[in-house]
Amino acid sequence: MSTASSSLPDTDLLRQTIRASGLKVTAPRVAVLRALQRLPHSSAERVFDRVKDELAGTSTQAVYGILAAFTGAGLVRRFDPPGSPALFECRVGDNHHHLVCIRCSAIRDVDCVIGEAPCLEPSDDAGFVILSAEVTFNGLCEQCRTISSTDDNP
Amino acid sequence: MSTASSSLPDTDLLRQTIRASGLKVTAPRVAVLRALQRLPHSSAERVFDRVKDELAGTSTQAVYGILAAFTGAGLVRRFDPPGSPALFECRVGDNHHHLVCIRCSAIRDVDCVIGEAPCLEPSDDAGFVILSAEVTFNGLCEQCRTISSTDDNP
DNA sequence: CGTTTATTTTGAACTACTCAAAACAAACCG
DNA sequence: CGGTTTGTTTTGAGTAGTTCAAAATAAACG
Repeated sequence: MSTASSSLPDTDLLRQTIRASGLKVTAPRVAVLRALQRLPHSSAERVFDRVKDELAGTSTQAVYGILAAFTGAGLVRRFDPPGSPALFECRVGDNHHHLVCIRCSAIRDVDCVIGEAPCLEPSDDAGFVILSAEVTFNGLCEQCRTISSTDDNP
Repeated sequence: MSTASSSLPDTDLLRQTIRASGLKVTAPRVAVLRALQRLPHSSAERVFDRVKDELAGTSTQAVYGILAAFTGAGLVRRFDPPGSPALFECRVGDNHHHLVCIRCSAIRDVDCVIGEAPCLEPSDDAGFVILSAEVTFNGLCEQCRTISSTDDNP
């Protein structure tokens, strides 16, 4: 058995990941990271729902703060689909893109079209230093596509 | 002189554009379209600020409704930069992308890297029907880049 | 184990946006 | 040109998502 301070098995690894990013390790942070690994593309509220089951007494504000700290440290990635709260995921550094269903808001990861470092270079950078690129494909998922062709009034 | 019902010169053209999209022509709609042509990448609030100078008595709700109607009719395009309210622009149908300064929130249009129909095809569409693609480059504009290299504490 | 420094809680406030009902105006038509 | 229909705007209120600030608390370092 490992010397985990929490009862869950992967806690030590989560703690290491957090510390490796230069952040202090706390119980709420471990819980948030675990929640996010289990439920990718989660909103702050959804993360909070899961965290409070594991660690009662955690506040929403803590979750917002932790997600901001993780994002700043490069541990998680944030993205903002239109008409939806901000979403967070652990998959980071691989510059993947997102498929968003405009009907049911389902999210799917998709690898970049053009190899490793994709759409990272615009035709004219207008003097900008580009730090990251976010590609979002809006469409209809398989299920919603079928519904929409049957029933024209969503 | 044209038979414009408003005093501004380009009003007739704006009215035609709105009607051509299948929408009723009203004074607030003309004012919103004019504001948006003058100030691209504007938030609803910013559009409202300009509209109310031209047409006192217009409500914010009307502006939100008009922008939603225009977007639905394909007359304007909406996009959602992270941490900012939704932005609207008239340039539509050419699938251009956006450069966003993460420091001062400046927006610049940029044409697509890969010819006409760009990043519109993901490597694996996971059963989705893709309707549109949104590419956002996050970075530092020329001015903020200079400031950042001089002053490390933003 | 105490000190320092960062984090979390607590409580409140704010922004962007949406909803619903009543008042109103544009478009169509005789 | 005036009535009718249909869609739009105003008015008034409400909500979700997020942020702020100060006090309480816990992690890390020595």
